[in-house]
Amino acid sequence: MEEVLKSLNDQQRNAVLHTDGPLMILAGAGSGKTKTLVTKISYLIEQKGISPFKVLALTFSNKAAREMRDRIATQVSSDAGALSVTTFHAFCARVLRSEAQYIGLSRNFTIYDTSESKAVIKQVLSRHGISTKELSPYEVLNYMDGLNNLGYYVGIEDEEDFDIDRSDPFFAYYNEYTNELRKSNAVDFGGLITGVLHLFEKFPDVLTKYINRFDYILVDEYQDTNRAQFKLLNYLSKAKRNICVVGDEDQSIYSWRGADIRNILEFEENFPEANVMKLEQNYRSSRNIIEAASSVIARNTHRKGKEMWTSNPTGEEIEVIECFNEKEEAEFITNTIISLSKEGNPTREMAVFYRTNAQSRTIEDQLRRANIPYRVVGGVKFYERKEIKDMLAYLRVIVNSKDSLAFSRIVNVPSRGIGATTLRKLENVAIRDGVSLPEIVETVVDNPSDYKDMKLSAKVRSSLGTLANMYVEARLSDSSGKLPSEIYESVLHESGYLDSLKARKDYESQARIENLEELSSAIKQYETSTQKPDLGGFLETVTLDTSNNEDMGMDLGEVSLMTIHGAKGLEFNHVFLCGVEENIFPSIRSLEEFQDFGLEEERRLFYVAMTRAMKKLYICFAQGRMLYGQLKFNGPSRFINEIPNKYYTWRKVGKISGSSSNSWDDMDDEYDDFNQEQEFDSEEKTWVVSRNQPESKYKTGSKVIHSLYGEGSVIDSEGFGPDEKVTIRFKDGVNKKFMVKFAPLTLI
DNA sequence: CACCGTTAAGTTTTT
DNA sequence: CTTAACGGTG
Repeated sequence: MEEVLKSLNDQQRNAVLHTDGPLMILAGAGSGKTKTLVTKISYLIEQKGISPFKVLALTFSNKAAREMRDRIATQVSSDAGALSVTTFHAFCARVLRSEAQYIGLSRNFTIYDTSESKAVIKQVLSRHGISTKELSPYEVLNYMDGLNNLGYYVGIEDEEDFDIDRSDPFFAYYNEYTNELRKSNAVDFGGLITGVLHLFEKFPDVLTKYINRFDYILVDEYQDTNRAQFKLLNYLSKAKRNICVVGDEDQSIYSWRGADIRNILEFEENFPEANVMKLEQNYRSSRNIIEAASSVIARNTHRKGKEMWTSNPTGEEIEVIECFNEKEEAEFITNTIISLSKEGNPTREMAVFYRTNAQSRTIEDQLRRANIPYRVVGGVKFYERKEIKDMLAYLRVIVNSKDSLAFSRIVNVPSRGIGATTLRKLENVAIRDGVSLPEIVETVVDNPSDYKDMKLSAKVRSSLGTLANMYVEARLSDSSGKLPSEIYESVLHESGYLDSLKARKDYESQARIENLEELSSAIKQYETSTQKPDLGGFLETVTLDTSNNEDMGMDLGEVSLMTIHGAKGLEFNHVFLCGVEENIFPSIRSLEEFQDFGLEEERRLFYVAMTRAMKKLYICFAQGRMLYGQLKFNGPSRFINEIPNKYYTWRKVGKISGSSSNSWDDMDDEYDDFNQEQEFDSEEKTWVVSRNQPESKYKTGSKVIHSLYGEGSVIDSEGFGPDEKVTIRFKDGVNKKFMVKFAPLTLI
């Protein structure tokens, strides 16, 4: 322990030694945030003699929780297994299972993921005669997420705090949806958190139990907490006040999912006696990269402010790579990877980042052609595959006899002659009797004479009987302690699911069978990691841990491809950031929808991308790029302009190489031709192109008239074309910032 | 009920 | 250009 403490810098050590009372650690990228948190927990246990049982550490991802657990285990001699190091969601699920009866759930409730939530919304909407064409369930889901993220739940005391329009049809859908989940004994992701809020608010004794349970609470990635999680932390920590949160407002890139920057900005208001510490020394990147990234992020206004520094060497300059099109961009990246690799740099330490998943394709094509092994992080998740969801639905009906959604998913998969009509009949009777689908089927099968009016054919009745028998029996086996993997195998066969796949001889079905085998080994793996395995336990790990086991594969020295969001928390020697063009990055939609706030989040994203690089950062953009089947000339991202010149060199590669003096602006002459719609001839193809104006129209000092604010002069301008933003000082001395494309401005 | 063709839309996704 | 999701038909 002594040694570990010595290996910390002063800031880190202070953070570790400050154990009692609220503490917020603002930790810059690569500043040893996890190390500090891990050491702090070790210190609490080893030096302060705190029982591991009394410590709760909350993270967002299972990956982060695992990493933290592993690292603590190597530092602590006593029982680190007694620690609660877990995700917010898993923690809440655990609490809800223990206390389910208080809020009208039973402990075997199902957790619905996003697609299941959507399916329920679809049902609700169709009951209102609304088709998905008229209203996308996604929109309703967003609305409901919004409420969840704020910590709203049905029956909350201070409802007026939420500014809810009770006449909003969305609010009605939300209520019906909630009702539907309740009937299914199901909880969605957001409901896990708000369910615990509900519990703590309405049942003070339960709250007291958990307050007593935990003496120390630590939170990782605090900048990503939403309002509901903030409230949860408040409940848990307000009595003992030993809460330590670690975060970096500059790396907050999930506000669109409810992460609320106020949680950082208001921490001190909430805990007036709070200490705030900063970890500002970066151990990861070269000085060039750190300083460049710092100057970019300094443009954001919604931040507490940190000054990152590093004692690392200056390192190589950042390179801005101007390519002809996206294909040449990919070629550049591929070629550079090859030559770096020849110089002895491991490809495992290289990564390509992009703003949107769709951009990976071009890169992949090129890498494949060059025989460079790569792996795409993210993408289609194992547990989202149809066959996996189908089998999981079977398991869910077994565990939770009220899960109507899971039932309707499997009732006719494989096809057993129970179509929409039968399902409709069952639903009606189920609603009438106030029970779930699986339950009504059990009843109908047991007492067919009571349900003559349903007019079910003998064949349908027998099909339903077989199905119900199967899950009722499996349920008994499960509670009598039969291994989940055995139950799974028998369901796989008895349901006829496996046979129906085997009957199809195509390649796809083959792959599906393999996936089902993989599911089987996942269950077995779960069994070895738990003392008392049961199906419910397995389902919980599945729903709450969607990580792809991708790190399990062997190390083939693959180059990593991922979105910038996926890159958070990672680091690579060589980073290629591609597609750094206006409208892509910053994304046009984030600007349109959220304006300044959106731009700042995009800038944080850019900052996250930059600070992943340890040795060298390549920032690539293409002059022209095929997007949605059209050739677009977006121009380099404004973020490139935000990097001070001294930190980078500009290089043109491929078709446009040769002229080595550089900057997009130098190209103006060549591109003036494109200012209007033009035919562009290339590779024997003719495209109709339109291009943004390459140059700022509002130069510093020019006088303008704003139809609302009157006369003023331009004091700053960033970006160009329709995305240009100008800061104008008006006659009354007020400065305002406008997006040129929206603002009613006239040059004088 | 399953398949296919048409249509519309097109970020990011720790749980 | 893709992809997903609906509606019509065999």
